[in-house]
Amino acid sequence: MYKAATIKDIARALDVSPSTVSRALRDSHEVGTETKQKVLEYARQINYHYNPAALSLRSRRSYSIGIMVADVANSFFSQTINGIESIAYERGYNVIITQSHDSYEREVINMEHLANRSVDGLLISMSAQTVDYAHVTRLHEQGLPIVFFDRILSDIDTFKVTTDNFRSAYNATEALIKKGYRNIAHLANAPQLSITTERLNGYKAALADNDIPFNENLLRHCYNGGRDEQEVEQAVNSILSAADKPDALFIASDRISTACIRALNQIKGADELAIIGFSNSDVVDLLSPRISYIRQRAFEMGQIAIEMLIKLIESKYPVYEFETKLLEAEVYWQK
Amino acid sequence: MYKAATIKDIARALDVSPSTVSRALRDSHEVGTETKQKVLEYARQINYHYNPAALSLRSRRSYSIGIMVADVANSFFSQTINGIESIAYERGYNVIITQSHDSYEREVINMEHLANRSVDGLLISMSAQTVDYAHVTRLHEQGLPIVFFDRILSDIDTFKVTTDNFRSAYNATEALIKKGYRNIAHLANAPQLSITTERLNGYKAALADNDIPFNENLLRHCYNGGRDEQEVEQAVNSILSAADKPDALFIASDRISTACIRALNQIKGADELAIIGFSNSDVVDLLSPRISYIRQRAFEMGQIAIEMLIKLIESKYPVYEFETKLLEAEVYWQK
DNA sequence: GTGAAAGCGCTAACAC
DNA sequence: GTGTTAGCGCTTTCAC
Repeated sequence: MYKAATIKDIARALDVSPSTVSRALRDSHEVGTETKQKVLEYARQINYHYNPAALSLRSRRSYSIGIMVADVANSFFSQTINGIESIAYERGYNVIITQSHDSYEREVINMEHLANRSVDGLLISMSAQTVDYAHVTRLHEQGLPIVFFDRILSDIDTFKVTTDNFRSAYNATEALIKKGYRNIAHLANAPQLSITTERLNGYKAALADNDIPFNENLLRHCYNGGRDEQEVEQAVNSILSAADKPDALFIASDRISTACIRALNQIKGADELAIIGFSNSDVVDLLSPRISYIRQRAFEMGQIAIEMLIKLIESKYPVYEFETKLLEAEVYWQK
Repeated sequence: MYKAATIKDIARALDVSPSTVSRALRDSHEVGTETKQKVLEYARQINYHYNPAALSLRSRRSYSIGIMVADVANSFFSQTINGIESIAYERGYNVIITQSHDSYEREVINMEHLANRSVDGLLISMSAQTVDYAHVTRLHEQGLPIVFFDRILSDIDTFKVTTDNFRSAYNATEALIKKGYRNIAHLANAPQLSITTERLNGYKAALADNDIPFNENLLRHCYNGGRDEQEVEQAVNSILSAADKPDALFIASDRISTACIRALNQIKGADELAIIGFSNSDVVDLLSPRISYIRQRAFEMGQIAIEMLIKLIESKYPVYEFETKLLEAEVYWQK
């Protein structure tokens, strides 16, 4: 098996001490220019790379960060991950991705796992099922740097970045109203998620500002975040067979959107229904029935999140000033 | 900042030596049962976890493996990753995912990166752009365990797992023929990919076995693997305006399928066209125009790949017997 | 400007 | 059955 070159190898070859080599490689000023050149040149030549395990052991840093998302298969999350990686690699961190699949147990186990793997920090989007935050709070209190993105936790004081969900929902709902729709139903996500409340509130506010009373019968929560297609199907069916049948539908997430569309394909006479939903899918424009969509700036969200995290990790002093950044989403009308 | 407990801490607290603690934790038989109990109990109590950096430094193993895919946003790959992780975590490995985005440069850089991060092994699905394998060969020759999945490299002798692309393409094509279609066009992937050739050969064989001459005019390669929508659009247009207009279309990949469908939405009179394509998307059944699809066993492929890799990594002796495993794919007819 | 030595957390000879 | 010691690759005092 191949054995990588070490600092000692370089030191021996160049007849200097390991410490000098180390200094030269770190570009320290307390090394002679000539020696530094020599070392750098030779290191390049033999394709030297530092040993991350040794570095970690000494520095008590792993140069890896953990990501916790519901699902990489979700377009929104995969775009966020792309954003995260684009910065992380550049800054010398690698990234360990774990998926909760929206299960509380998996979230706890995975976070435990990441902490034991001694990541330098955590980027978290909460699972839909989680109501008890003890596992997050514990790590946070132990001093592990954590940044929340997308599905954030208001109780924990740290950096956060998410979409301006209130405003996005407000805008989408109001646009539907301006187009003449009055009975606008809302398929909401699991109620414990931050994004659910924010989007629901935006929807309600737009109704109120346009003198449309909020109608409880036009609201359904999907407790499994659209994972359970039956649940969505039932919600769609019951909402469409209500006395005050909706003329428009506002859907709170990607997964629920597709499950809903699948359900609508089974239903006759839903053609006049105007549909708008959150979606970052790259095929949403090809779905039938047609659906207008709200697209979040996922890639950018990932970039901002990782930059916040690296700031936390590399800060020399404890940070007490935290920011919650909100990103605008864009609405795309179809049909 | 929180400081994790070490073996020394346990040793001091229990008034034994570090090596005894180490042995007890490893469940060695050369430790007294009583001592072992005591150590285990105390370790649990103070929530001891070994330090991965120290372990890596000593064992020259990182307990992490690298994955190289084109894109996590691709359903096929995200399902494969799920399969890989399901086994890897259980076996104490974590997983570093990198994406080539089908670019040769990114593939080289990422593999370099992974190797420097001293992963214990690599799981690779080749980028569509890659024609020069030197970077892979080099690592392979240095003794880094490598397993190929999906887009494999026949020149390198190691474990491989992929779909039985020949058979899948053959079956899909033959089924179209049995349904009465004769002018079956094929939108192929980048020609340097193993899967491209295998699928193309399956298509040709089915034609031949049914006495339909292969028609060069009905074949188009998408050199960018469907990433370049314009390229796909041009291919579709040119193929549909050919003298011998096709009555059916067989598409070689997920990405090309969706790009093709997007193109077809712009074209009048493509309604009678029967379409079948490789796809692991979970919304493929909702796309319009309707498309039949070939679904690969992605999750299982990931599981098999990681098991092969772990076998390689943990083998005490060099392995010379390699297997290439082929998985069946399933066809789903629509409309 | 450079070197020697110690130590990060862990394990494997080697003693006893 | 248990302890002592050395060393994995690296950096950082502390000397000189």
